[in-house]
Amino acid sequence: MVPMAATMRDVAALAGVSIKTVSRVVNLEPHTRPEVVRRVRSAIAELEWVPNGAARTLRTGRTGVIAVGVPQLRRPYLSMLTEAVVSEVYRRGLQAAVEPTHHRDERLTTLLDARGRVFDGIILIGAVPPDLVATLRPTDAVVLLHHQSTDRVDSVDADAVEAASLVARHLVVMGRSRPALIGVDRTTDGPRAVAEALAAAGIVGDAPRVDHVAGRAEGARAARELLDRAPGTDALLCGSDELALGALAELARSGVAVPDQVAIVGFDNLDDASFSTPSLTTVDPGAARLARSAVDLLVDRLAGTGGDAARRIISPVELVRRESTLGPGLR
Amino acid sequence: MVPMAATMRDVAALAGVSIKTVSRVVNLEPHTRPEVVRRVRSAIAELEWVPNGAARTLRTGRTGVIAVGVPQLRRPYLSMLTEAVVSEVYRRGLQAAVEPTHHRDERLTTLLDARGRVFDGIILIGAVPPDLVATLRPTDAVVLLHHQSTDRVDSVDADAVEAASLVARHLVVMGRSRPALIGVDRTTDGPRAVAEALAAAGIVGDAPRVDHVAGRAEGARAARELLDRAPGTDALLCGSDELALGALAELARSGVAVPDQVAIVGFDNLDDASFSTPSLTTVDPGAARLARSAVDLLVDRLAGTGGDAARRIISPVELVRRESTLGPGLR
DNA sequence: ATGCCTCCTGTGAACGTTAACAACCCGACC
DNA sequence: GGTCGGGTTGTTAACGTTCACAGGAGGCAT
Repeated sequence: MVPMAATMRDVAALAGVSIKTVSRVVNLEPHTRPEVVRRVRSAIAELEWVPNGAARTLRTGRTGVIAVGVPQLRRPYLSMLTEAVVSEVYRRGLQAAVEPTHHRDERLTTLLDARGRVFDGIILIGAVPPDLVATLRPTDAVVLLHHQSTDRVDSVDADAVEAASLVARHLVVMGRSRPALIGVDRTTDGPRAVAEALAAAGIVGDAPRVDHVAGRAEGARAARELLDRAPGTDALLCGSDELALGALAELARSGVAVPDQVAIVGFDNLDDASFSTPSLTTVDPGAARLARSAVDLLVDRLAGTGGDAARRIISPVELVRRESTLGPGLR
Repeated sequence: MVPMAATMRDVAALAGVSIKTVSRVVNLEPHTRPEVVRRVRSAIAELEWVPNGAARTLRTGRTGVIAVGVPQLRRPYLSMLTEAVVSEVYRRGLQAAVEPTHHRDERLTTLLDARGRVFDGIILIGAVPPDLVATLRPTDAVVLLHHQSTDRVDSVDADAVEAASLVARHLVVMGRSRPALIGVDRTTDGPRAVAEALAAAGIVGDAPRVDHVAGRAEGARAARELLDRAPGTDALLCGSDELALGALAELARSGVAVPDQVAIVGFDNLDDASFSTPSLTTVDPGAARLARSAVDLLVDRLAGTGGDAARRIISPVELVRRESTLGPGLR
């Protein structure tokens, strides 16, 4: 069984100092002689003492836990991002508690309410209802990851404008001119950014599109619908790799050649994207970097060094060129 | 900002009772008049009082948190299973803390040491080094999920024997007789179970196999190696859908027809498995059920009603028949 | 009336840590 | 030599809850 846990008092007794001195050593406060520090340290080691988190929390009001709210873990991109966030949190000596919200607002509300009691701060991944965001203040220890710009609270997102531009220019280079869009509304300004980027790249007219979808099945459905509606389509721009992979499967099923007839671009750079046939051209949002930025912002808030205004970090993206967008006849 | 939190004392004052009575009401202890209970309840509601977890933990030694150790979140099956476990934990009014261990034993050790301080119990997903398991006792609040049978501590796993039997019989029905194995050593008795099942189904001789792999890239590599080594192979049995999907991609790339030339069977029933071309025949281990069993066992332990011996739950599996194993010429 | 038992309620002391403050030591300065 | 002052240490009281125990009210039998 777990051995009877040692307490600070035991450590103090063994080191021949007062309990407060132990506390000072543990919390790296100044005003302690090196020799005393050494003695306390070895007493701690000998007794295998570990600070009691509950007592510390009770006294300080801090839990050292950061909650990570994520809509679903089983979406590959979300699990990848969540893992990155959790690692980043641990790297800073804090604990992480992952809470899948399943898109239920009440779960989010509960989560936000629990702030300050169960954990110190929250990182929320994905869209959050505006009325919930409206209840937040810039100084709150809350960071929205992959959320549209807001002045209510700190947020981090990938550079959608740059992503759209990279993709649009790549399409033109690869000789495509009649794209269709699937679920590029991951952020509210996604569709606009894509439209502008396409226009800037010289592709005219409104691209047909299907909004609000997620997952492979929906990607497949959307691909079929778009090809029916706009038979001349020569490229599918998808808001996620999952959609793109679903579309890819559907096209293969219905005998449409990719990329010869239709090119496909995804977003997320999932591990899977390099293992489809053909492999998938996609935008890498840089999950590790996004995670780091989000935790950075939150840690600032916890330290009180975040300033009075909501901050926003736009994280750079990268285009990963693969087989699904090779030019027609260039194979 | 978060309003100044109310304490039990405030509730007691408002309800005109002692602080202890409030405690009794909250913890559903007997010996309180219904009228008093009602008064306390409404006082709690009015002040929006929430019990302070830290204080409660300090006093009771219980945290209400269950840690979930998982090698990696970005493996699709693991994220699916983890999500199932977390949901199950929340359903019981407990909190979950997900810790990705990245296969580092030290992380596991830390996790096990933190038991009883940071959280009440642990569910460890996947293999755990035997020397760590050896330090455990049956009454410890630890449950191993997807771990080989052990008498040291409670464990839960899918029925590997049944899975192997289902797959072997299915192969025979589909007219295959020369299978090769990729990474079927997910449990140590996996290979043996598969060999026996194949023999029982009338498939003779040792099947060539590649062990210890994970992920699509390795699946692809293993497939190539096996087809080189054993050209007559007409079926690939894979220890995971990821391996199977990697193998599938590799075969498509090298022009081997699936299932006409080679059938492929996976394990896990990932969402992805139904979206590959051809769609993947696989074994569904029943993640939700596995999760429920694991949490059941752990909750028993926490309540002290788990008995003195390690318990083991073997969870039933199901074969999901899809395109990747259609009989040759049956298309 | 007294005793005792049952049901309910309150009192005080923990749990292990940190914060505020007091106290001490020792050299330096007037 | 006394006082100041900086650096170092200890004392005491919290933080908010639960547990052990004591006690009061009422009913019933003696």
